[in-house]
Amino acid sequence: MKRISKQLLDGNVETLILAVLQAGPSYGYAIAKELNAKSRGILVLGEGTLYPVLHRLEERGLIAAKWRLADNGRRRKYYRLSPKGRRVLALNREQWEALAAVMRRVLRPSGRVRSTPAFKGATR
Amino acid sequence: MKRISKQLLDGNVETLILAVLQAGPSYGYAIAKELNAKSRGILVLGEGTLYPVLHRLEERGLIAAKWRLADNGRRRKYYRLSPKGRRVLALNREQWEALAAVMRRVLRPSGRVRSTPAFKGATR
DNA sequence: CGCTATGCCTCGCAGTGCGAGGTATAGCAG
DNA sequence: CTGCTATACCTCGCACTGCGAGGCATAGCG
Repeated sequence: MKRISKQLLDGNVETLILAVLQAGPSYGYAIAKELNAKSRGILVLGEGTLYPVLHRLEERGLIAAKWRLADNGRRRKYYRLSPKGRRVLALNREQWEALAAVMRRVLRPSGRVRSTPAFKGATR
Repeated sequence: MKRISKQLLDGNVETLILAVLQAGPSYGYAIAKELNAKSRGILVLGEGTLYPVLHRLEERGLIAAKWRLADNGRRRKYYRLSPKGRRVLALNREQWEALAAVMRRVLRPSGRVRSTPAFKGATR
C-alpha cells in the first residue's frame, strides 16, 4: 500500500494528534513515532507538519505545553490535552464518523439510489 | 449534526464525484444535488468547489465532457467516467480505506497500544 | 573527531475548498 | 411586461494546511 496522499490527511492530523494525547501527555518526537507506528508506514507525519500543528493547537488552547528534562539529558516539550481539547476531539470524532458514513454511502459501487418499492403500500 | 468542515473534505471531493459518475454519466448541477441528498445535508458541495474540480478531473483525463440539450431547453455538460478515471477511483477508494483503518486504530479511546498476548504461543 | 539519533524549530511552495460574484434562460405569478 | 425562482454554467481571490528543505543543539558511540 502506498503512502497516504497529503490531501486526504488534511483535516485529520489535528484529530490524530489530539487522540494520541488523549492517552496521556507526550511530546512531538514521540507523537510522530507513535502515529507512524500505528499507521504501519501508511501515514508518514513529517516534522514540518507536526510542529506547526502542535503550535496551532496550543495557541487555540486545545493543548498545554510544559518543558521538561528527560533522563537522557534532552529537553522535551510535553503536551497534554486541555478540557477544551477534549471537547474538540469529541466533536472531530463525530465529524469523522459523519464523513465516513457519507463516503460509505457514496462509494458503494451498487449505483443509483433505487426507490425500493418493496411491498407496495408499505410506506413506512 | 453540523455541516462537515472544509478541511475534512479536502481530498475526498474528487473521489466522491468520481463515485457518483461511476453509476452513469451526469452533469454538474445534478451531481451536486445527488451528493447533497446522499449526505443528508451534512455535506454541502458549493458550486465554487464543484466546477473547478470537474474541470480539473477533465484536464487530467479522468472524466470526459459532452454538451447536450435537455428537454427543458437547458444546456447541460454531461460528464462520464473514463477508464483512467475508473482506475483512479479504485485507487482513491483504497487510500480511503487505509486512512479509515488508521483513524479507527488511533481514535479508539482505549489508549496505548497493547500487545494482545492472547493464547501465548499462538502467534499466527 | 565524525556519525547517528534525539529533539526542537521555521520558511515558502503548492494544492484545494469555498464564498462571492457573474451570465443566461425557462417558467410562473402578478 | 415585469419580477422572481430554479436551472445551469462559470471565475476570482482568500485562507488554510501539509510538507519538503533547511537549520540548530546535544548525547553517545566507534
